[in-house]
Amino acid sequence: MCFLERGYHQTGVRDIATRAGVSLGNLYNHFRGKHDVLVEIAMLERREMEPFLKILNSNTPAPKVLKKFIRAYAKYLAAPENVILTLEISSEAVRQPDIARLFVENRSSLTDALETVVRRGITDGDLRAVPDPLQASQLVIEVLEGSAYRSVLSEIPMTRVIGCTEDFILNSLLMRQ
Amino acid sequence: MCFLERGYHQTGVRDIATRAGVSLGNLYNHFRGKHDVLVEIAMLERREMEPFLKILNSNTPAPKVLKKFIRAYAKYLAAPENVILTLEISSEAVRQPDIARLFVENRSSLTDALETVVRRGITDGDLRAVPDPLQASQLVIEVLEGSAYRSVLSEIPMTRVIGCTEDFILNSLLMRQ
DNA sequence: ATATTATGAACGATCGTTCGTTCAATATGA
DNA sequence: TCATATTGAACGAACGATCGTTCATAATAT
Repeated sequence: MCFLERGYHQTGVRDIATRAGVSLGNLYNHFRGKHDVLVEIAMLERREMEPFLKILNSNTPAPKVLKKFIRAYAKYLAAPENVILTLEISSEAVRQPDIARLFVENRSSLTDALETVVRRGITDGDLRAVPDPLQASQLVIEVLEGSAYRSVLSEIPMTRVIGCTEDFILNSLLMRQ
Repeated sequence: MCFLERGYHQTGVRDIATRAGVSLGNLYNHFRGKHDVLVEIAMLERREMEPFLKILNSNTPAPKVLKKFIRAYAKYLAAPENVILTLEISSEAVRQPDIARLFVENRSSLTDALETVVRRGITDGDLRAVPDPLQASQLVIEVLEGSAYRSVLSEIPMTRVIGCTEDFILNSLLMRQ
């Protein structure tokens, strides 16, 4: 996908059409315009979250689910294209309300699932009683993506970064015996 | 500044010149091109970090410095324009090496100072012995900026978010008595 | 034969950049 | 001191390229 190489605004509709194996005019038979292509991509991202939702919906103890999720999501973010795409969508979301809506929706699907895990962890006495489980969940995602961006920019593989990140998250959330 | 309203690639050189109170042609007497304008802006961001460096260079106990820094940096990020500008530069950094260099440099000035605070906190027994103080510092910055972006996108004021964020950071780093 | 899909030339707009020109300020020579 | 030469900042018209989009036409399927 060419938004990754050049960025959304740098990519011409002709590039998009060519890379999609479609003629320029025909692209407009499938999309109302360039903007809708980005919307479509943002919607496709939603599906990518399903494996992680599956992990989070498990009923095993919260710390175990949390660790498994962190590893899995980190692995997903180890692919720079996923990080860059998220960044691309993030920076469009600032100015385009419908992209923002999609972005927040995608994000919510993750954080909501994570929130219930955190809540269960708290009632089970496995996790610290954080003041706001939803915000804590959002912070977890943000830490992971922040680390991933840093790994892309510094060209340090995610595997060299994730250990510290996991340590940071778990030490904030886990109840200490 | 107009990169904030429309984004770097959406903003024409004519807009930049007009907003700067300079004619189109004259802008090219001061900058080699549009790219150099962004470079200049990225370099100006460096100066904005100086107050925070001052805070971090204090010799008071690490937890105190840490809290003060978190509050101050959060206040800075409470202004959406600062968040958006950072995001704008971030997404350019992915594809433009010189922007990336500047971005990493700016970031390092913060994280390096924060790292020494964390190290001092550990030796003083105030902070948990994190596996990698530099990475821990980078994570602190990333959490703060992640929260700030969320606050912009969800139109929730930073003041409503920072409490949880601070709690998240401190519970990860502070030694528990 | 009719409906649907695919095509790329063409459009007007805007892009980043260049360039010839103007002109006030400064330096130089008398 | 006055006249002349030199400088470089400021300007905006103009350039070629590319932008997103439209549309008349051609191919294909029903």
